[in-house]
Amino acid sequence: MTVTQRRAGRPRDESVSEAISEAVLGLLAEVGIRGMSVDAVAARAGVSKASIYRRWSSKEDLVIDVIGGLVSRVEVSSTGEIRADLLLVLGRFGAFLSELKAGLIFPRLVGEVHCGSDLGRHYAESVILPRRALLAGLIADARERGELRRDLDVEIAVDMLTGPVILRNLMGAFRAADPAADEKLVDALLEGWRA
Amino acid sequence: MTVTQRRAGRPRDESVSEAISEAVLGLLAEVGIRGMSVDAVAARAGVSKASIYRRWSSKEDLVIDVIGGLVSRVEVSSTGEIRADLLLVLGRFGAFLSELKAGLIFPRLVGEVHCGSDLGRHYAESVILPRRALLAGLIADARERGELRRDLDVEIAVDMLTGPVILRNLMGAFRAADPAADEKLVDALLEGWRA
DNA sequence: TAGATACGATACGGTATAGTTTCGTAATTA
DNA sequence: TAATTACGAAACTATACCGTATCGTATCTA
Repeated sequence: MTVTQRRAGRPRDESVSEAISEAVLGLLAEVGIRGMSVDAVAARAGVSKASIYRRWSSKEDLVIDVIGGLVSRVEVSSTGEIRADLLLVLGRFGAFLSELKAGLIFPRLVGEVHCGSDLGRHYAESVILPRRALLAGLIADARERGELRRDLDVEIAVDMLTGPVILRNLMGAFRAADPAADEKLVDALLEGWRA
Repeated sequence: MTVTQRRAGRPRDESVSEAISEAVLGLLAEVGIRGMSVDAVAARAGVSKASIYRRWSSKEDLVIDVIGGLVSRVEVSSTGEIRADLLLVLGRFGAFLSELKAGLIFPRLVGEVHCGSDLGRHYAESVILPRRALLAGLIADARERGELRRDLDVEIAVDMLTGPVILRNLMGAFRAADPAADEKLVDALLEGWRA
């Protein structure tokens, strides 16, 4: 028995779907959601609009679906030492942000997240919150191990760690880059967090 | 001699200008820059489009000018004790953000700041940077007084303080509110900053 | 009073966009 | 082969928007 029930007719070209997704990510980064037209997506993907609307019912559907695909496999491997763990996570987070697409798309979505639109809600739930949970787990584990103070508020700690990094990313164009910023941040925070 | 050289003809109605600015702020908060049409501004202000274009040459001019008006008089009075100072500043900052318009407009502008558009640059330079400078001065003073460690990096400290607050504001809809968050944050930070 | 400017209302030109449809062709199944 | 579906290209509809212009009226200076 066949696993996939093949419909009659010419099958979908998977490379077309990928080209569309790639084009959406690129345009989201460059001009934002409101600045992105479906015609532009089609042109950039080298694809006809018909092929887009054959796969997604609307521009909103398209964007939500593609954004959801940003949930990359976030693996967190703990070294058992919180300073190294945090530096690793911050390094990866920074790389994620400076990676062309994510780092430019994220700030474009902030407004949507804030106002709680469908797109913003979806992005928050499928991209932001899972990453926060991983970081929170890392900190909670270190607290269990006795590395950090027992009365440390994990949620606040996650804010203290990610807030400055995001802020630095947002203000990037208006600030001098400090290559040791991550280290300074982690050390300054741990100064107060240690048991 | 007359101080103001009065032109011939009917004078501008100041209440019209104010109604336009108010409408822009409201719409920026509700639908963002790209979602705001000049027709909507006119309708909301109860004003004709001609009256708008008589005052501003384009939609971009209008928005930049109105945003510039957000620079409210930021007064910082130091109590001479850094914890109280920081709590006061954070309290005011939080009030500024939760104030209907500023708190909703700010996140809408983040994308513009990030990509360095004219509007974003203007907002960063005339609204964000002055506020940062005041906070930095407060921290630097406390360091001079010997309240904080001499090796404290003021720029990073400002990030550590404002980053989490901004993040909390952005994610507002997806987080439980913690009324003691400001205090927890300041205390946790001072733990590491004290001399 | 005469001239100048502001006002609201409205229409207009030009452009851009979302989403649909048509058409000729290519790829697949029965 | 015949039916079915996907593909690119392009035309099409309907709507929205920016910015300008026109018109009749109101308010000011000289």
